[in-house]
Amino acid sequence: MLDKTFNPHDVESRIYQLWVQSGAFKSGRRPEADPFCIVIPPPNVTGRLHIGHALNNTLQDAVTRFQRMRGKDVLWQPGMDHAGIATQLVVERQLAAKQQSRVAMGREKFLEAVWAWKAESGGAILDQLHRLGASADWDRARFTMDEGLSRAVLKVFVTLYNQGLIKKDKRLVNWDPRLQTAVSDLEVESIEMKGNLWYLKYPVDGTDEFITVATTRPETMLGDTAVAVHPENPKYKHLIGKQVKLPLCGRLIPIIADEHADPEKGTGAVKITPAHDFDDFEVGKRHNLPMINILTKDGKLNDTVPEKYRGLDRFVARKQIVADFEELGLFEKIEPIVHAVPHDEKTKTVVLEPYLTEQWYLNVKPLAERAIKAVEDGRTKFVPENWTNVYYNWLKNIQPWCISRQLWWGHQLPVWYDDAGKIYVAESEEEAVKQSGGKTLTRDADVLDTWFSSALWPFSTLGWPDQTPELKRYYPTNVLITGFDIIFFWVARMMMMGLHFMDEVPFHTVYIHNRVLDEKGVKMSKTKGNVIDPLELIDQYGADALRFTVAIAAGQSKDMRIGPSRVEVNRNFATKLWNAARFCEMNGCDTREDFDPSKVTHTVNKWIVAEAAKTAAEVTDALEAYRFNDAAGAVYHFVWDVFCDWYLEFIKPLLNGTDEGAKAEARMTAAWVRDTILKLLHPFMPYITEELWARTVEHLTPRKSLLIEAEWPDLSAVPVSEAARAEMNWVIELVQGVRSVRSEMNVPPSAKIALVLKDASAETKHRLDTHISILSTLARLSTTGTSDAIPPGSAQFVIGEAVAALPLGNVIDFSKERARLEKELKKAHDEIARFEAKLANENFVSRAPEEVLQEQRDKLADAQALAVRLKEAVARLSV
RNA sequence: GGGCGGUUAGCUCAGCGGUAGAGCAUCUCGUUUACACCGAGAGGGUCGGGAGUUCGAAACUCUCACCGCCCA
Repeated sequence: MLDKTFNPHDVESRIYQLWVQSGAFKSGRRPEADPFCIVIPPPNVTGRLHIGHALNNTLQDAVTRFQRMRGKDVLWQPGMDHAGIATQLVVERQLAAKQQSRVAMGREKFLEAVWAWKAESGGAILDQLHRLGASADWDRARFTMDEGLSRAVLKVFVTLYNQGLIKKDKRLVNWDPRLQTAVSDLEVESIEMKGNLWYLKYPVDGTDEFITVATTRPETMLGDTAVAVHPENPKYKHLIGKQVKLPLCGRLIPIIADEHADPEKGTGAVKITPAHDFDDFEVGKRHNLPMINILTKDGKLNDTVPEKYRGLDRFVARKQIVADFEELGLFEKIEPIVHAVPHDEKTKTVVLEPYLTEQWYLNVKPLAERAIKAVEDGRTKFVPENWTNVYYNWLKNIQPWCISRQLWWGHQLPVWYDDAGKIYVAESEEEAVKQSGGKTLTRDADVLDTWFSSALWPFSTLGWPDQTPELKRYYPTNVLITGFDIIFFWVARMMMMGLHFMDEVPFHTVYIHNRVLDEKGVKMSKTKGNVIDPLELIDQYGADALRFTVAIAAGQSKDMRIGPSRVEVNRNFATKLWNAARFCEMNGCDTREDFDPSKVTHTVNKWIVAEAAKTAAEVTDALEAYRFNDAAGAVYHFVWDVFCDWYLEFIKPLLNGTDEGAKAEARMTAAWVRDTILKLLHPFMPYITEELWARTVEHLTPRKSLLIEAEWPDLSAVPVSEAARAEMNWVIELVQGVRSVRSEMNVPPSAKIALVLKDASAETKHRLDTHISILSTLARLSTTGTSDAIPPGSAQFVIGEAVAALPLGNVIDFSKERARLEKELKKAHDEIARFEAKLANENFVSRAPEEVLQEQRDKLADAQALAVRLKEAVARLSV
């Protein structure tokens, strides 16, 4: 016997174990079936499950379970990436607590420490995904630093190098002075900050004129190598070709003409610091300007600047420079402004510097072109489609990808140098040495960007560069499910690498889900303190409730709001389902293997079977199209509003009645519908459905399989009886009509009242007879009958061609009843007026399609008939 | 500055050419043995403003306003 409520705590870990032990998560067990593959967007090894992961993995799991139940050979490929920067930071912090440091212990020892950390506390997120119910093929879990994936990285690097796509180059990068590494453009977070625009006067050499430039970073003036003005700027045109004597340095730098200097902006003159500004770098290249790097790797001024400033931190130097300009009388003014300052995305506390270094670059332009084409051709589709524009925009404006990082944790570049600095690129040191003719080589100390290895994920996890059976079977994968913030990081790069190395797109569909905000619509962040821990929500409401909440919120809009109150609603839904199953159990509704939904004879059963078939089709279509909200919504509606609110109520009188045949069919049908619900709901609420799947047959022969491997309902063969639907809709309408009148007339629920139908057709009379017990119970009627006359003192309402009368005797409040009927009548008249106006419009009649026209005519007729009956009802009241 | 998205019931969102929908919240009633994590009933919207296309617009087009995100 089921308890009154479902207790997720007691069930979740036990059921998860059951699934694992059953092998249901494993791929490759159905060699004859079509494969279906989905690779996890690899979470970060240092990561903890946040609500975004909960959403992302719920959707992946729903798809996985759906396809598995449909009989596909499903591989949900899990794993993690090694998160170069994040991991190195974590381990360094841990070392610092023990008074140790990375630099002191050296690279080899440090890497040992990282692996030790990983073994002990890395990858907690995968365990957390288990709690969510994720049914990935865990035995195949991969890590980007694994031997196999590392081999893939080496091969890709060497291949791209040999193809001339990877080159070492000296350019500006975004530099993190604290970590002392380059970071990708995508890892820069611009933060709006209060700052200043300092106006500095530069004396023009050989004149007594000054040219004023404005800057937010005065210290960079020490690296200025020109001042630019617009070639057509009348204010400065005469100065072009002259020189400026750079204050504090005394260096003579040219005044050049360049369109980069917008006459409308600032003073119209721009100081050019090619080694410390991305725009200036381009200007510098155009004009062949010297590039003076004034910073050390840790953000202090270096030896190229006047002695006074050497060794000063960049921010200290800024103040000093401004003070010195003031003292020289070359300071014009200061203007407070708000501007975007580049920060590191991890801690958001370090200001990044454009910094001139030698790095390794991947020329992604040719790869990007193929990636664009693949989407244009429809070989890969974005869902929703509008994200294709974001993808195109980024790829069309793509810059060479800086792939080297000055870190220790990661894939070390397969690059060696001889004493003369000659470069050897090979998959192994032996090979490099061989290439060099046996020289002693030194390996490049840098590692690759973490995303370089993640970009290979869809094929490296399947065994590439080896031609494994898995690679053959599951590549290209079916779908990648991820958030929009990751379109550049993963989607675009996986597309490029997949096309380049596999010659095929990595996935046919990219489903981009929305972003999770808190209940107030605010982005969650640790600093704001509004982060919701999904594990706490699971503890409180169960994994199923959380999963259902995110699934039903996964709509078309860009955001979804999640909070405890929303999860609670879906916990209630789980309880509702539980109790419906409990009701079935209490009433002997047992699953019958030989039950055929097409063969039911009673109208209620024909009706619910058809409704179930309709729902199954809706859920299936929605899941195929990745419309998770529609799929979840369809089951929700069916379970609560159709099965519980009506069907179970309909069969109560049958179950308590004496017609053994009707009773038996109702029991079997109810059990079948319940089982169908469990299947349809399983992708969203796997735990409660699996538990009920087992518990509902405890006294019978056990199920043939766990629900996770049960067959997805295909009810396309179940007949949809329109007659049954019309009949049951009539019953529902009548019950609702009676209830409404009872409520408005304040008839106490305990009082049973009589019902009389006037002008009932033969069909209606038949329906009344057929469903007399249902109607009596649900509408709380004492007697029912038909008559040519409305009994005196009756409340009335119109149902179809008939008028229903409820003789209430002296209970009835005539003025109230008249008001009620007149309100209905006014509504009918309004409708008639609207339809008549429409049909009187000649344009409408001549141009609207015939079926629309007919529809409007029918509606008018209905409204007119309704009005007639209501009018009569009002008239009777006056008698 | 460029791009994208949003503005529909008190709140959160569906609907995206044929008479406005759901959940939550609100109000009234309810201990009829599945469920008060519940049931029954009710109220509540000139679909951001304006213009246009159309027989017909919440939906399509343009425009304005406000909000959000991404990229400079």
